[in-house]
Amino acid sequence: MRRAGRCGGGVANKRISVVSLYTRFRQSLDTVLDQLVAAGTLPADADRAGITVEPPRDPSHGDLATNAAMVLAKPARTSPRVLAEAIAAGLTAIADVEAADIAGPGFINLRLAPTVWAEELRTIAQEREDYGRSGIGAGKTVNIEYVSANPTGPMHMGHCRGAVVGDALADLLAFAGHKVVREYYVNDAGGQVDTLARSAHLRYREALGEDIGEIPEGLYPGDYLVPVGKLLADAYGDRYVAAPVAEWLAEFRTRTVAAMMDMIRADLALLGIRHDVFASEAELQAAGKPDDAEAWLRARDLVYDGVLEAPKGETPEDWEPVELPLFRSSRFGDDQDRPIKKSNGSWTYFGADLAYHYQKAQSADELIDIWGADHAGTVKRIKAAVAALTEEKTRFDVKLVQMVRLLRAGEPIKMSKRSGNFVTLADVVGEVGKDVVRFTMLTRKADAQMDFDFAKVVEASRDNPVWYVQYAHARIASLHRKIGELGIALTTPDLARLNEAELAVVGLAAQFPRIVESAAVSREPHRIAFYLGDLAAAFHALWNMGNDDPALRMIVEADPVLTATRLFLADQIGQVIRNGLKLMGVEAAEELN
RNA sequence: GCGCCCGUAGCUCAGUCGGAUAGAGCAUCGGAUUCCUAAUCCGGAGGCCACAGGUUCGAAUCCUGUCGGGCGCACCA
Repeated sequence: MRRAGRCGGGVANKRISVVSLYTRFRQSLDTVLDQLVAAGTLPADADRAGITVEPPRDPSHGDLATNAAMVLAKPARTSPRVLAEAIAAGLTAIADVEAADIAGPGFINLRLAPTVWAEELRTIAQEREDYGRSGIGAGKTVNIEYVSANPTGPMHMGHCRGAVVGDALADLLAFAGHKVVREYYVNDAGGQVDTLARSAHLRYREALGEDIGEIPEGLYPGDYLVPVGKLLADAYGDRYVAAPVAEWLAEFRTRTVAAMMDMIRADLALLGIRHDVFASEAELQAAGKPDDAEAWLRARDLVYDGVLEAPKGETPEDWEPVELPLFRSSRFGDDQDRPIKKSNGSWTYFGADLAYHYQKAQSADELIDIWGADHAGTVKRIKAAVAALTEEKTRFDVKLVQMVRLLRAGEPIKMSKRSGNFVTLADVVGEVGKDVVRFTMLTRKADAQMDFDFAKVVEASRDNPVWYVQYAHARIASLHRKIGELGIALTTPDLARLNEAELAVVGLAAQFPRIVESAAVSREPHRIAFYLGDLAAAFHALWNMGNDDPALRMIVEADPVLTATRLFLADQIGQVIRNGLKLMGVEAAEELN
C-alpha cells in the first residue's frame, strides 16, 4: 500500500531571486545597527530577534515601522527615544527612505519614496506566480499527515475540513521553501477492517444471488460495498460462500481495503488532493516496527510492564486491573502512562501509531499531524512518544480541526451513521464545486467551529468572501476584454501617474510575501483567505471610485497611458490574488455567471 | 473529578512569534444611486477584548487563579 515515489506536491520547490520588501528593509536596518555597534552606541551582543519591520496599523504613520529602538534600549542602557534618534538618522541615509520619524514610545516610522511601490509592482510582474515565494523553510523537510480516514467507506464531510486544511498547509509550506511530504496513514489493521471484510462477504453472497435481508447490527450497511461484493464474486466465484471465516477473512480484508482506498483517493481527487505516501498500518506491523520501537524504549526504561489506573470519573462496571506494557508518557507531560499492547497481545492503536511516527521522523526534520478535534484527548500521548523517540529533536505539531456543521436554509442537516445516511464529500463537491468547498473551509481558524451553509457559500454578495475574491479577479480579467472591444491602443505604463489610493493598494499587495511567511510559520493557512478578502475589498473600493468620478475609472478611453498604467496595476493585483488562491488550491475565475 | 480547545461590537469572526487610537462583514442608523465598470456605493454609531491578579518600557496576545461554553477521559480506531 505504501507508495515509494515522493513528488514535491502541487507547488514545486524553487529558489527565489528577490527578497521581499520587508526583508530588504530589515537588512538595511541591520546595517544601520552594525554602524551603531561600531560607533559604540550599541553592544555587539544585543539580541535582535525581537526586532520587526512591518506596516504600521495606521497608514498615516507612514509606510514602514520598526520597534528596534524599544527592543534595544535596555541592552544599550539608554531610553528608547534617544536610541531612536540615532537609528532614525542612519535610516534617513537610505536612498528609498524619504523620512524617518519617531513616534509614541519609540517607534520609528519610515515614509518611502513612491518609486518604491512602483518598483514593487514591477517585481510582481517579473516574478509572476513566484511572487511571495519564500526561503524560510529552505533545507527543511516537513512531513504532513492529513486525512487518514479509516478505509471503511467513502469520505464524508467530517473528513473534508482536515483534508483541505492539510493540503493547503502543505502547499503553503512548500511555497515557503520547505520540502514537503504529504502522507496518509491507512488504518488497515484493527478490528474495524475485519468488520469491513465481513460486511463485504455479505455483499459477496448477495452478488451471487443470495437474499441477505437486513444488514445485521455491527456490520457496515452502506451500499458502497455492493460493487465490492460483485468484484469478489467475479474473483472467487462461490468458493467462499460457505467456507469458514478464517479461510477468506485475510483475502477479503485486503481486497476490500484496497477498494475502499481507491474510492477515497477518487474522493480526494475531487478536491484536488493527492498524497505522496500511503503508509499501511498492517505493513508497519508486519515489518515489526512496533516491536523495534518497544525494544528501543524498553532499553531506556520508557516502556515497562505495569497496571493501568482506573479511568477517571465514572469507573466502568467491567473494569479490571491488568498488567500491560506501558509507555511512560507521563514523563513527557501526559496525565498517565499509556498501554502499547492489549491484553490479547496485539498492538493498541497507540502502540502502532507511536512506531509510525518514529518511522516518519527518520526522514523528516519536522512532523505535522492534522486531526479531528474528537481526538484531542490523545494528543499528549503521541507528542510524548515523539519527544521520547526523537529525543526531543524533532518539531512535532498536532493541528486539531474542529467539526463543520452542515446547514441547509439555516437548518442543521441531520445525519445518522447507523443508517449510513451521512453527507458524503462527493455530494457536497458535486453540489457547490471544489473551489467553494476549499475556500470556505479556510475562512475560519482550524480550531474554531464552523458552519457550512449550502445557500450562503454560493451566494453572490459582499458577505460571501469566496464570491467576493473571485469577483475581484473576474473584474480584472474583464478589463482586457473591455479594452479589446473598445480598441484602445495600449502604451507603456507610466507608474508615476499612480494616485495615492492606488499606491495604497500596491502597499497591501506588497504584504503578500510576509503574509505567506507568517502563515507558514504559524501553520495557519486561513490567513491567506482573510488576506485575499482584504485585498479584494481594497481593489473593489478602488474600482468603485470610478462610479462617482469617471476620471478614476480603470479605463479612461481618452488617456491610453493612464489606462495602460491602471491596467498594469490591476493585473498585478490579479496576480497576487491568483497566487493566494493557488495556495488554497482554488482556481481563479476569469468570469462569473 | 481530570485534561484539551475556546470566551473580542447586537450576530458571525479577524487580530502579525507582546506594539501606537483593538479591526472587518452582517444587522442598525444617516446619506447617495436606477447606474450596466452588473450582481449597489459612501459614511456614522456601536468595546471594561469574560473576570481578578502577575510578568515589562508596553498585554486581547505570555503566566496564575476564578467564572462561563464546547470536546474528550480504560486494552476502541
